[in-house]
Amino acid sequence: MVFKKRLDYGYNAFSVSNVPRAPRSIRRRDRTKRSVGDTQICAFELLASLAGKLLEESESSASSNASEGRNHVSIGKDVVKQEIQYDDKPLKTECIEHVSCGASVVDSDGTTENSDNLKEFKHSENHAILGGTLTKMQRSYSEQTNIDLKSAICKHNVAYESFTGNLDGCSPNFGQLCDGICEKDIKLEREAKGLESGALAITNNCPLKDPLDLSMTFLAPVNSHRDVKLPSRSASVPNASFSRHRNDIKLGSRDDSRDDDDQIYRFNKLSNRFKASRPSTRIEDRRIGKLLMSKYWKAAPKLKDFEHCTADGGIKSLHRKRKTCYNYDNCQYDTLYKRRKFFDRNSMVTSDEVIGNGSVSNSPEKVKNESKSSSGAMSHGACEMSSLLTGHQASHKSNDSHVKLSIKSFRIPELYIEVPETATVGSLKRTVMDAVTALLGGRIHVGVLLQGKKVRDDSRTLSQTGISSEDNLDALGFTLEPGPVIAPPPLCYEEPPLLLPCGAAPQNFTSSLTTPVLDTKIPDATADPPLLTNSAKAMDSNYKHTSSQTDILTDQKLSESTALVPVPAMNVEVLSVVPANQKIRKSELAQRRTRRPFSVSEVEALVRAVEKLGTGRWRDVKLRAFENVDHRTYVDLKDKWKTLVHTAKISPQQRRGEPVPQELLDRVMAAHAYWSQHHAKQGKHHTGSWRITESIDKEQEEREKTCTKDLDLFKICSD
DNA sequence: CTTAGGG
DNA sequence: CCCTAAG
Repeated sequence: MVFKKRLDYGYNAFSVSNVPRAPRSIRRRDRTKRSVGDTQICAFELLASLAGKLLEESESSASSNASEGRNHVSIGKDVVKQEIQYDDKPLKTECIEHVSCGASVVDSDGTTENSDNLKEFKHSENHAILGGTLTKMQRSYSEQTNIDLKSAICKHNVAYESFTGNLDGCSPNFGQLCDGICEKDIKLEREAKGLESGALAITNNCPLKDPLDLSMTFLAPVNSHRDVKLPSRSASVPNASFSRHRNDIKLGSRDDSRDDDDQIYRFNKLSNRFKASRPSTRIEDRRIGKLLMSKYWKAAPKLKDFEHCTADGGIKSLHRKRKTCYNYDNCQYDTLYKRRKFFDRNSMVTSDEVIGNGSVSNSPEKVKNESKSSSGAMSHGACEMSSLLTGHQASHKSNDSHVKLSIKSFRIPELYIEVPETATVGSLKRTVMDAVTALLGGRIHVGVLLQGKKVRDDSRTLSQTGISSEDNLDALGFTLEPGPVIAPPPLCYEEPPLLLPCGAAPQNFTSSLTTPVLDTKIPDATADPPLLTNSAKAMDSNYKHTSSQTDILTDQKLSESTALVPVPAMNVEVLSVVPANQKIRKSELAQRRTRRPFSVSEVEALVRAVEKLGTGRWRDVKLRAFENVDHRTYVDLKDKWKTLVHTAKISPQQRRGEPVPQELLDRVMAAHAYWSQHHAKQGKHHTGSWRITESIDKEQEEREKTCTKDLDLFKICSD
């Protein structure tokens, strides 16, 4: 719901002439949307970048050029360290935090306890799955991987912050800022990439002098491509708290697939989780959406939510109103919200871009390495991943055998998206991004699945776990798991299905999926409805949607493998377009209500009711005069009365719309004056003091008799 | 959920 | 009309 709304009102709204909208509302929407978008984007990007890295790395030897476009972010320990230093400062810290996780893991200095993280981890649901093949890799490779992962993480974070500006393009200032700041960094990265295909770009080089710098640095990488913003939320120290992050998101579960773009665009119903977490199922009610969102955020652990704040803060400085948030729940939410708005307004986030950057596109075939590290990087889970990696290394070092993992794609659990028909493609994209971001934005954990079972013991080595053996590689799967917050544990178990694809037919998966991904990297804008459908189906198969109000796709089901295959290069736009239509229509309703000017008869009914009941009992007014008119809420009536009073006060020349008989306006004024004085509105019917109306009442009655038909709609009480 | 108000 | 803070 939320998404829909937002989408609708995004800047797109402006373009949409059909739906009349109040500027204000539009603005609001924008805000909202944006907020969502930002987050989502981040998440999305995160995944994409992750995947991309993996691919790149794997390919690195093969093709360096291909990777150019991609963002490689390498985050060194340095980064982490700095982060620590700056912990005090929320804004700066955010980015760092994620990084830190990665770093800690990699470094193994490790103050961070992977075990803890891991434990939490298991609780988390699997929303996203990383499919990958596991292969033995050389040690050097593995090392690189780690680095990459880290870097990736950093990127994400960075991207997150900078992202908004860039994507939008709308907010030149912001973007410029970011760009300017990051340019150097970016260049470095690019160069690095160029040099080495798979090579890691080292951002570490960037000296971080102060927190601000850090943030900037991070941003830089992202900016170059404007890829994705990552919402950084992770806390510097991984905690159990993490587990609770953002499950609340409305996103339904979706799968994903490799292609960021393509898959992302699938629409699904609300995920089961969602329902579980939220009793209220009605999508119809926007409020629900709000609630969800709010809850979602609130639910998020308060530990280190600065990210949002941070992001904001970072941006904030740049932007006008942004407040700094230091706090958790409310702050987070608030900030996030605002921030989103901001983004929405200023920037159109093109999912494509994001996708392109993020998506793993490079070498489908080549890919082959460490998925873990990458996965770790992706999420907070990075820590986890790293831990695994570490263990693995230890076990294998002696043998010199490394496990090579390639994650071809990430499956994103069902996402529920609603967009009005009138929504623009851009808004759709944003919406998707938001959804994805929401999904991933929170603390993400990486789950390792072996033969469909989660490997929860992080302390075990790969060999001990059986991951090292080629036999098991097929059964190896990775999942990106959102924080357990809302999602109940059971959900986790649902994940397996998603995983299966990876594990079941890694090879096929890889080949089919990978390729598509590559292709898709940058969406052309060509739309392929079929694809969308497929994707949707795929998603469905993965998740059972308990609630599917608007989901059309729900019915469709495809085997994951199938889904994967069809996915070929799809353009985000395309996907978005198709699904959008279907859903949008349905969702359309969700948008702002269509304007329904009050007819004279309605006004009269209203006036009459108010005359009797006063102005403080709108509910009664509604019941009395509009009980059967569902589109008129008591709030509407109240608002209408407000406007009537205003209208009555202004000159006829200034009035617009269907003219209201002066007689009615007079009554409005009389009633208004009367009830204003009789503060004791409570209602009873007028007594002697209510003289003004007496005559009117009679008239009214007469009218009622004559106009009953007209007023049929309204339940007009004759009492 | 209703009210009351601001947007 | 929307959105929100307050009962």
